[in-house]
Amino acid sequence: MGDQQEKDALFDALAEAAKALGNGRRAQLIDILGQGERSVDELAAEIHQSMANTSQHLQRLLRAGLACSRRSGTRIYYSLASPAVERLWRALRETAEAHSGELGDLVRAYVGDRADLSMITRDELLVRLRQGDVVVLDVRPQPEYEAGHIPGALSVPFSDVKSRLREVPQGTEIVAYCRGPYCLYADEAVRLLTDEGRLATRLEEGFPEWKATGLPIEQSATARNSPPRP
Amino acid sequence: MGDQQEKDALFDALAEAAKALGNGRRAQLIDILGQGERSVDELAAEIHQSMANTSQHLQRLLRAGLACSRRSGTRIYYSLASPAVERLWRALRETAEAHSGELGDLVRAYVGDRADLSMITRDELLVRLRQGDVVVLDVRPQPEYEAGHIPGALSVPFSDVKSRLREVPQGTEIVAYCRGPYCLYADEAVRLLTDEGRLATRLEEGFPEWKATGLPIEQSATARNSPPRP
DNA sequence: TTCTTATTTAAGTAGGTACTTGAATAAGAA
DNA sequence: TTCTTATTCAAGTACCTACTTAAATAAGAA
Repeated sequence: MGDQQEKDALFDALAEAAKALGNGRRAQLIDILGQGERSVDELAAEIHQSMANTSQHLQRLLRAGLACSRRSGTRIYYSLASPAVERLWRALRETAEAHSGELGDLVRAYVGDRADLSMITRDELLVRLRQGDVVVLDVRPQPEYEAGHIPGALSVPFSDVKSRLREVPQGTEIVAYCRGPYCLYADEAVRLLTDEGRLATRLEEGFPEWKATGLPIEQSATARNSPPRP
Repeated sequence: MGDQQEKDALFDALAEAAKALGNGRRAQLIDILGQGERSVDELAAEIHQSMANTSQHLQRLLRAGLACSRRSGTRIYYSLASPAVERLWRALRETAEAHSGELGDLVRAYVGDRADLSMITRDELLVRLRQGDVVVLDVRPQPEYEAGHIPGALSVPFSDVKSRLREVPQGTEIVAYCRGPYCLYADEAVRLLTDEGRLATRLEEGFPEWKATGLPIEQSATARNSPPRP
């Protein structure tokens, strides 16, 4: 007890969790799982990797205690092990952002110029919701909407926005949201809607931040008969 | 803009910060730097590694934006780059702790049985401080005390507790604190003081948690003429 | 200037990581 | 039972990481 070997083992174990996050593909998986549980093939498609590789990454997350899985028939659904993992992921992003330069350039390269986009904060959205003068649009892929969304939001995945324009109420301002600040779905949706003459704005952050604040969430009845975890 | 390659680069960059934490020795360095800035040789001694290896680890932390350094004469002092890094480190510990089992066993192996130790929470300490009926003892190494400590605390490094017993006021309860929950200095101090017939208790957490809560801190005038960073 | 001390750099090695491909399970459908 | 589909496992390869030792800087002291 109290010797160097045990101390090293303790810190090695802590580092193990960090290592699990220390790979771009696994970081992406954690980011996606922050939206709710997904099957291996969905995840493989999202991160553009082979099933075998994705499976191996997921098992690494499992071993590190960052994710957990459940079987449902022939599919296996992965999800984050606990809200602590989401906090860890958010802390990592904030730390990297504070390291000004590097990451900022990469974000700018990926998201492009957002100067043309109208943005709204969570607090502003809450005010507008109370006033009841906005329509909220969830433009993430369907399974993520089903796993949990902002109460009253309509699900129109970003790829369907153009074809399903008529389903979006007219004459009311639209607020689109997606996975988070690094996600482009809402950007695309807002640009498309604006081009069509609608008044559209994107929520600055995404669903996980909404959930993390403890705000109420809504789940689809069809959400793969997975009860919301305690 | 918005293509897969850029997205991968973005997540790779985020993962880079996690990778920097993804090594037991570097995790230990972050933990120590959470107490305040230290020179390379002090850090090398703390983690029981060669100067060369420690230097390389520190430079990795530098590159990842987790640490920063300043030169003072012939020495180079490293410190955490921002409070966000401390939050990241805390989030990592909490995540690993939630992954019950694994880490718990390692903590138990390292810290041993604390059933015999009297413990006090930060809130309880604040009450006692207001009442003015406790003496607070900082049992961390001297440089850490100098870099910042709980206001009014006396510095008696754990290795000196036995020899400097007479300096510790008698007849008043003693609360010892150190680096944090994984640190044994306060445990040792409390056991020693109790054996000597003193009434001693350890603070559950350590100095970084005190600081993170935004509670006031005190710095030694001799603190290596480094101004507290903004 | 030379000497000393603190730190970094360079080069080398053993072991680990991230992918690949192809085969093995495991659950359900026919 | 056999067939199909989702997932995991096993083995191989190119690259990366953590340490070592020995030499190179860089600042200050003599």
